[in-house]
Amino acid sequence: MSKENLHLPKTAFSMKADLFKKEPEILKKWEQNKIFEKIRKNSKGREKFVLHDGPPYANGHIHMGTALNKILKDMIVRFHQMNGKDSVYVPGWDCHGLPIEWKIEEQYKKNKKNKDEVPIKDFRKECREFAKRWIEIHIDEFKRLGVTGDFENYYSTMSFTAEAQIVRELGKFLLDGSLYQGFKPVFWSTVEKTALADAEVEYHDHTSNTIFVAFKVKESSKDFLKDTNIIIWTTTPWTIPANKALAFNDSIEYALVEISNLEHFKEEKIVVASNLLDSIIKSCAIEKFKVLKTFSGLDFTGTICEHPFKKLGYDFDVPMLEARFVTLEQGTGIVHCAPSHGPDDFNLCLKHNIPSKYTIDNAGYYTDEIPHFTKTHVFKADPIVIDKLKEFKRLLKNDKLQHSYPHSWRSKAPLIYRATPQWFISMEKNSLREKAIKAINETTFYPSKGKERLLSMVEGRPDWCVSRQRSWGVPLPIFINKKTKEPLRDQKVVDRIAEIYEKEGSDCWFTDDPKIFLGKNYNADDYEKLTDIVEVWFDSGSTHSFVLEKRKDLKWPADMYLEGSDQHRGWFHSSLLESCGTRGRAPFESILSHGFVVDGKGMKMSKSAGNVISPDDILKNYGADILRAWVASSDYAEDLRIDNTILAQHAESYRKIRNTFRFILGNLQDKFEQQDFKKIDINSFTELERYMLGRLSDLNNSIKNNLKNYNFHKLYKELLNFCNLELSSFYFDIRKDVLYCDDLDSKKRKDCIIVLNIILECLLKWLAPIFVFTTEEIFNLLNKNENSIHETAYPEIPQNWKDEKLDKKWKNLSEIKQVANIAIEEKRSSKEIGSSLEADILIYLNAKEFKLLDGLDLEEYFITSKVSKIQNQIEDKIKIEVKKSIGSKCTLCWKILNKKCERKYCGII
RNA sequence: GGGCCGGUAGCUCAGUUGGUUAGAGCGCACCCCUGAUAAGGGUGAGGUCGGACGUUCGAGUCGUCCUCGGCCCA
Repeated sequence: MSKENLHLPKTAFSMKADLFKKEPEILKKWEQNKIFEKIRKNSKGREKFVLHDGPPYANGHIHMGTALNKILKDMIVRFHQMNGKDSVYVPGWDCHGLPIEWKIEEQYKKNKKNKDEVPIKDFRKECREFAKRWIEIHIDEFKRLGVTGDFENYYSTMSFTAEAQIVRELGKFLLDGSLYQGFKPVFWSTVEKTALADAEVEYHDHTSNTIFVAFKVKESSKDFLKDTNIIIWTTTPWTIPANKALAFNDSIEYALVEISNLEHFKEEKIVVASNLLDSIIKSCAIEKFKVLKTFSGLDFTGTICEHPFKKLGYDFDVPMLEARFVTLEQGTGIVHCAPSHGPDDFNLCLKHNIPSKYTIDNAGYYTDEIPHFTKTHVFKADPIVIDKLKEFKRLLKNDKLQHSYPHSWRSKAPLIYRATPQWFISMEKNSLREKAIKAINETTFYPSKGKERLLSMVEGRPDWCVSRQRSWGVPLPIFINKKTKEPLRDQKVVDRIAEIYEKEGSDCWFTDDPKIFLGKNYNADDYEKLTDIVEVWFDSGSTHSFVLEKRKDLKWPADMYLEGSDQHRGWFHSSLLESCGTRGRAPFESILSHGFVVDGKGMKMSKSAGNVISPDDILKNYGADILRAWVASSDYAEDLRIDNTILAQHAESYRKIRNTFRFILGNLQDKFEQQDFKKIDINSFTELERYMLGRLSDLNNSIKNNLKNYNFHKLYKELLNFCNLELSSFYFDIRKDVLYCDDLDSKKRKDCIIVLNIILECLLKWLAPIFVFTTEEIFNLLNKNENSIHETAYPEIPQNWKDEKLDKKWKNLSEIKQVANIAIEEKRSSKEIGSSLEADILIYLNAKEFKLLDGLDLEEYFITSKVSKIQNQIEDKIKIEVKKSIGSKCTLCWKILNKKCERKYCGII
């Protein structure tokens, strides 16, 4: 038959997405047409929304966590942009630090080059180039995800501007007295010869030597303690030569015990905590014992012991000191203290004026301070220490223990605590802690639980150690007066250093004559130039100062910082402290933190588990828009699961949305006609069209609301449901008849086309921040010019589109339709009918429902050939009878009719 | 080992101040259509709300313990 009067959909928009092929083409077009620049130019003067980028480390390809982070940021930036703001995003990179330094050193090792023989300037140049290379790779990888931003003018912590500003920032702490030199044990790697930040430490299983050591009591105010031996237990025998004190807890009960002789211990009286006695007897294989007395820890007060190595020249007093950190968890209830090798030890000794000494050099060898053991490496010292203890009959027992122990994240080597001169920013000197807590309380957190997390960290943290003994970083701009040992605090010197860095970078610190930095007022011979560098968390914590404050297109403070939840201890934390210390408030108004990417079962991704999925894999198999759908539909407040099954589900949802667009485009024959929403005469529309516009209005409100709270997974779900339920299976299903069969000049059809145009525009724009490529593909198909969907703004929905009465009415109608569907389905399963157009239905309803159907085109609504309604006289319940339609099938509209309908080209003869 | 957060259908998520037979979409099964066709429509089956105990007339929702997972810390 002829189909010339039939208007079937026709579109160039393919069902198959082929994102892997199309997305790079769209990217190219954006670059060519300078879309980012155009958007910036056109947004000038609008209220700004600034999401300040937390700099990823410029090292290695991006992983799922990075992709999640960047896509989330991008969606937020785009949503704000389309919601009427000037939303500027400047990506940045963290460049200094150990991991890059390590990479370069690795290359040296391969090429048999000795780092110590390479001029530091050359070494740093290699680090700089390494970082630069990775930044360029990252830029491509981020762009491929559909991320928009000022990639041309990104920021980096190694730029001269940044290095200069970091010096200025540090200068502020130096000048106001917050920055001080301390001598503290810090985590130290003898392999990398450097102190490590907490964030650089990993805990792995490690087998340690354990020893029970006896300290002979030399003096005590209690007679019963005389001629006894205080027993300690430690997992680090090598710290015994550095022992300076013993610690006890006066709330613990101790026991004086008589024991039989042991192989390496001939004394009879020992002292240990009562509660630990049983386990000690067992561990030390003591056959006979007798508790002579129990007593309070208070009785230790004033007791002094001998060092077990007294005969080797350790002829000094070892006092017993009260300390709360002593517990009954393990050991003997008495702890040996080496102030140079543990923070607790250090603090306790400091309190009692026992200084920590330079006991171990940076490579891990004992110094001259340690008689007999000098030049022995600490990792080789345990057996020697144990032998000596045996020789002096001071060892009750030695053994091995496997436990969790700190290791370097780079070399995986075990770490030690080593007292070194370091530079600290005081949390108390200028009330930094107080300021930071206040700032947290003034910040909005998404999700709100982030606030507690950051708060508890700031409340409990120690002073901030900002120095590192490395090469690749910003040098600490400090000169120490050789006589007074005080650092030079002169604003002019700080300014001079910064000025020089601004021009040539910070490399010159290591090579240039100190006079250049000191100026004429100081004699360079009087000062020692520090060679430490600033820890990288200070670098990134200062980004707000050299990015937000310096760039005219940005603003300080940022509207938002957005990172993974681990950054509560990382960037959120360091930025907060840096800014509170220098500016008295946080550099952000709000913080959004997201969870971690885990596998489909909720397990952490790891190479060894083989459950790692890379962004690159996803791009190849699905495309960036699918990855973005995954981000949009997941609840970022929790951990985000991902695997191929999950991605396949999202790809399925994407296809539904894509087909929704395809149907609209097909019926518009790819010709989009921009509608002036305000001028739409909704009163001339049928109820169905008005109802649909009302739904758009609701959706619009809901989107704005979800956007305000950053509830993307709710927003996406509503859009998805709208496409599936309200468009595909409802509106489109009903309107297919009018769209396909009505004359082109039919008012109903024309109105429907108008509504389709409106829906298309709304959907495209609402989804643009999520499906950045697909919406652009459609936009380009409709507008054959250089413009982009991303230059547009959200439509304004006129208030009169919302009609609550109508909304309620159609919600009720849908209940009747559902009853009808069930009745039709019965006939279908009994094979009496197939399509619903083969059915005539007879509806029995109460008076209220009967009225509901007034004035509606019921055949159209129920998609059946005939509908009759009867008002119930007795029963109140809806009842629907279905009969097979009798008549002939119209070749145009496929209804089964007895006579011609009103359509001009009705197919009934 | 400690602190914090979380565990609702196969999947992604809703479940207001504790209150009737725990919801949605997708997926799945079956059916229909063949004028959105590697599409579309209809119907339906899926959950002892991680487990145990407790508070309560009543708990997915409150408490305790356990378990699994994640982040942070040691």
